Amino acid sequence: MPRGGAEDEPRRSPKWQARHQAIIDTSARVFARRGYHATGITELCAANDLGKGALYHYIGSKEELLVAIHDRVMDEVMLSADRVAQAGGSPSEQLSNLGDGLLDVITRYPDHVWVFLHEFPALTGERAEQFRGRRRDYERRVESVLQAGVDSGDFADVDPRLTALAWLGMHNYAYLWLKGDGPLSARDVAGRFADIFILGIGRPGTEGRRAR
Amino acid sequence: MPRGGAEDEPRRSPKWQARHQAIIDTSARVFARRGYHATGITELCAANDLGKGALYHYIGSKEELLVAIHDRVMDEVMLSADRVAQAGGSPSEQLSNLGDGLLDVITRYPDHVWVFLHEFPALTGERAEQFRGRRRDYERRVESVLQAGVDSGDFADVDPRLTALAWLGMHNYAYLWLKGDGPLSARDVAGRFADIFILGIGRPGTEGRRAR
Amino acid sequence: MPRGGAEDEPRRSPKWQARHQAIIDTSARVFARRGYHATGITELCAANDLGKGALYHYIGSKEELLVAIHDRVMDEVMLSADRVAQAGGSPSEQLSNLGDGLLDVITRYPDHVWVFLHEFPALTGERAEQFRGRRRDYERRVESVLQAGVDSGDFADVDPRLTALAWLGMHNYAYLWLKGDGPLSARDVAGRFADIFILGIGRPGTEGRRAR
Amino acid sequence: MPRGGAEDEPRRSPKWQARHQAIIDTSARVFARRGYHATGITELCAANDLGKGALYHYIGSKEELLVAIHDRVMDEVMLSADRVAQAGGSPSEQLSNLGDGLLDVITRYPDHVWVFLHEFPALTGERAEQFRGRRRDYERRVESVLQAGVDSGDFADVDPRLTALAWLGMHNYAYLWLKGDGPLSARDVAGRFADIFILGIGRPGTEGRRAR
DNA sequence: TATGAATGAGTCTTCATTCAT
DNA sequence: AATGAATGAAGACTCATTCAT
Repeated sequence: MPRGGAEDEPRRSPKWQARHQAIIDTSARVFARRGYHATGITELCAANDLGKGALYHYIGSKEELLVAIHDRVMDEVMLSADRVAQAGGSPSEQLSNLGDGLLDVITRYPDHVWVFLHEFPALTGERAEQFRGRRRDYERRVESVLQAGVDSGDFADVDPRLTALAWLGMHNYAYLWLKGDGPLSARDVAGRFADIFILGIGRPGTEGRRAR
Repeated sequence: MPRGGAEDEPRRSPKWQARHQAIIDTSARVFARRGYHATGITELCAANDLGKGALYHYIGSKEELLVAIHDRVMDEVMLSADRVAQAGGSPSEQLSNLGDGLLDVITRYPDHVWVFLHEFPALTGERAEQFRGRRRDYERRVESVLQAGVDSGDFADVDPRLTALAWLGMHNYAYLWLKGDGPLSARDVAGRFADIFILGIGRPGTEGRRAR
Repeated sequence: MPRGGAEDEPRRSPKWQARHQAIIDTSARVFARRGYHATGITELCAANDLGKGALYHYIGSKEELLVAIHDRVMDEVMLSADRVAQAGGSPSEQLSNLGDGLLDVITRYPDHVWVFLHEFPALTGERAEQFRGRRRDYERRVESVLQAGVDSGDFADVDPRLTALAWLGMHNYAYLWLKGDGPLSARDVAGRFADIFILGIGRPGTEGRRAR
Repeated sequence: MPRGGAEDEPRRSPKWQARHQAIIDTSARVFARRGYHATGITELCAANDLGKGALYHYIGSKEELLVAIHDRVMDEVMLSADRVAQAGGSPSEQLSNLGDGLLDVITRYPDHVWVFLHEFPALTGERAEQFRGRRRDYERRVESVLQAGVDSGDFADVDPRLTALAWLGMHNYAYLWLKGDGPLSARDVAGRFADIFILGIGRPGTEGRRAR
């Protein structure tokens, strides 16, 4: 069960849900291009072809819209992490799969991810806390796989936290340049990254791990 | 010659210069904590203990202040890249030195870097262009080193651009978590990163490159 | 014939009438607690458990709802004044009875009266005029009784208008504190007020008027 | 020391203070005529001949303006009550003096008083509490005088609380009709009210108390 | 009867900036 | 150098009301 958001709101009609989703997606694109704070409600209205009142009928508030975009990303990212865990495999394979999943989300939701990675400081109060938590959860998944690899001897004796941060930076940073329309697919890029990273932290003398 | 900014402004007194610098540093901290758009001039005045008129006497405009912060970072980063180039050495050594320098700037100017990496979309017009250019310049330095390593056979036959992006992500991302007060110094972290990265892109069969 | 409102509207079904009345009463409570301007249509919908469209089906407009509340109060107040006039009796008795009736309305319709005395400036145009007129009518009833008392020698030679205003203030003000659930009933309070007032304006030397 | 407001705000220049006061007075008139909620900031700007920004430079917020108006009234009312207490005299004299003082404030600050008595529900949070408290303080002054009169035998054995409410209603209600420009001065009206009230609650058989 | 999506003028408030002092 | 009053466009958001369903 993905969903990170609260569920105590009134049930909405399917039509409302669909429009809501469309608004989230459209707005994510605007936020990604102009920035959250720099984007006015009026711009959002224009982009969504809706009056102010109607827009608010769907979004509740500008920040709730931001939250919805965050949710979209985190739901997808955690879902992909879950799938990796369920699939199992060696630490190398799992790390590689995590990268695959992460870059896949980045290509499928470039705008949402941009907003997620750039505008999280705009979240206030417990909302901010909530997302810091979910983000930390994901980071721990990466750490766990690294730790497992260290324990099993597949990886050298690296610091899992620091190494996870290196891995996360390498992959997350792709939101700035990875486009779905480039010559390389998310999967291609993830492969190259896995090559570098897994070789980089591999046990000395262990060759052949290039065959993931 | 560092300075990226325009030089056609009137010469200012040393006192003005000192105050100007202090305002840039103080404001960088505020921007880093609250965000550029979310920070009002009034907050800046309070942080700098100055009235609006006096503040404007120093900063010109809010965006010029942002530019000054950007300049501070890029000047330092390019300076460190220049030093690496002048020092010379093998591609591995140079790449390692670049990482050293980059993380060093991140620890010495955490607020400025935060602003630089987070608020660049707030720059408008040719200002934005200018910094995109300077940033690209730095990226090309990394690419060049990688290309040199590939050519020399020190590195495997990786795509320099893609690999540079991986390297940049790994290092730049540190602005989110690298603090000067942690157990690991910038130099320590850079060492671990270099270990991973250089081994990761090393030519198969080439061991011993752990001795940077 | 009570009804102060216009009579040219289409006849409505009894069910409509009942619902309409219920809405008026419920809304009066909300207006009394939150204020007319501070209460939004949405709040009214929630309080009445009705959608916007349905609510408008009954109320016509927010101001018409306010008018209906006003009508409710004025109808009752004028009705009680009529009964007093029909009952006849000495000026003292009539004044006492007017007070009885007025405080009775205030306890029976505390919310409506609150709205009536507090939100009359929200009425616009001829509506405002209309209610000012009806209110003035009631005030004249009080003045008439006082004048009669002066003429008959029951009361001292007071200024009827000024004295009426004193009497009205004393009684109307009770809407702020008189609750049906207190230890004193409206009738009790009215008795005490009548004691004070009738003695206060009584002809010097005339004792025994405590036996109303 | 009157002042009911908090004092922890930055000291302002005399010029600011003067303008601030003028704005309070002007705005009180507008609020009294149109109602607090019905008056927009734009109207306030027009009435004060100031732009929005400049207006906010003085008022802080619409509600703070309302608070300032309330303070003005309560400061004056409590001041007059203090003077009455200091002057001393018989309960009858003190009650009469309280009425004098109250109606005097009402005529000198008709707009402020209108707002005070009509718009207090617009105050929120602890502000509302604060004023309820100050108002209650004044009411207790009246009750005390009544109690003293009952104890001393000057007054009949009335319920002080209920009688105070009667007295307050009679006097407060004058904000609706008492104008400084009428034929009767505040002092005249207060005299008539005192005649009625003091006679009305006087000990049976005690004549001659008309000579206050 | 009833729903709730839509309107768009309106709400209060803050913005970066200027300028007389 | 510095102050802080003033500007007025723009900020996010709510309003009473309408209308297709």
